[in-house]
Amino acid sequence: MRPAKATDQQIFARLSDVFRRKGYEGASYAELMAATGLVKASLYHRFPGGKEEMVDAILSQVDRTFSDYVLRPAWEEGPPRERARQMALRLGEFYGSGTRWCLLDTLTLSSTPRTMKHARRSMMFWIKSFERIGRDAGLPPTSARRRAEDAVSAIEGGLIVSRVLKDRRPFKRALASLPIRLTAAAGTQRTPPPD
Amino acid sequence: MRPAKATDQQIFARLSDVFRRKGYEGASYAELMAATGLVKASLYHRFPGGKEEMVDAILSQVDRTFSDYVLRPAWEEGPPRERARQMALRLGEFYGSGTRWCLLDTLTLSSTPRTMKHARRSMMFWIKSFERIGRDAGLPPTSARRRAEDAVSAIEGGLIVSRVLKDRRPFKRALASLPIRLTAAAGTQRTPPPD
DNA sequence: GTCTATAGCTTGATAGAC
DNA sequence: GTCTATCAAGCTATAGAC
Repeated sequence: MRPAKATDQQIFARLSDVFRRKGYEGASYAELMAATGLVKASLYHRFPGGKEEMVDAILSQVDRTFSDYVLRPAWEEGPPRERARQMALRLGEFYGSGTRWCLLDTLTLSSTPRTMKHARRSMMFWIKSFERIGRDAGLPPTSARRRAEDAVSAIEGGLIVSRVLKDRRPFKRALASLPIRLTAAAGTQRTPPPD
Repeated sequence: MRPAKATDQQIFARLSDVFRRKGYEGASYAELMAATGLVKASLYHRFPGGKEEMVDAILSQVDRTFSDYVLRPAWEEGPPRERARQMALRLGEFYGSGTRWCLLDTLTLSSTPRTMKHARRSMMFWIKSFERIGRDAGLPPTSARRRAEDAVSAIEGGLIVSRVLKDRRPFKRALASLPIRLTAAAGTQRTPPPD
């Protein structure tokens, strides 16, 4: 049993980097090998199920980071708007201020049904977390839910526009508007912030 | 010279359908052949440059549909909010009410620099059209521009959330909010519509 | 303008030595 | 746990007949 060349953490990070940039089909073993420094057979040793298993492991690991760190403030105590601000900050870190794409976007093109289901579960928890902020702010459940979905839309869309235009500002604005977007009562919400 | 099996229009529509669903790398000749009913050599006859030329032609054709039909109301006369409503309607048709993904999203993963540039030009014209509505509604230029970018973000994000959740409503809400989003003066905008 | 046929390369995947 | 070596299948691309 030879020594591991890299920890699971490192492997995960480098693999997800490729899948994030290239998508499922675009991520070839040639690139996965170059990114990890492992040859194909070694990757198959760690992930006998091939790319599908890799993606599954990556999504699980990202789920953990997302729920344990990024979305954590949603499930803690404190003023809803302040917690939303905290999440916006962490989302900015997570997406490299708009320079790293979202796996829920890039992996849901021509992927297996299994991966698709996993992605759906992940996004639903994301929405549920946002929804929690709205409820804590006193919004009716259906309203909080809708706000949550629209906030996730704004972030995902901001990432795409930022990617295509090569300009981080659309993504950054999506984050800046998050606290108000999740908590403001109907009829009092003002977006975008005063010009 | 044998008879053409299909018009360019039909070919374009079927090819773009594949690229839309699968992305650039995911769109293999096997699928492109199945979708068009043409064998590989015939596709190379029409597009000597291969997939890259196909994508370029598709983007050009979509640009035309977008500027001549979908975004046309932006450059006509009339009440800005009414024109925005008209565009929202056509965007709904164009994206199959949220069931067809956007080429600007799916083609900008691991595509060539040429394709990337083309996509950027397309999105910029889209934004410029939205911006025009805001200006006509009396918004300051920088404000109108920002609204336009955020509106495109909302639509792109709505498509992603709708795709992952398999629920068209997030996309449909992005369209429903378009008129107000593009035209409402700062401090008076109220989104989402009253609960 | 479409077809059949073929070429060469890259892909995903496995076997077996150390 | 990593490696070399190998495989069949799929891929992009081209030549040439009709």
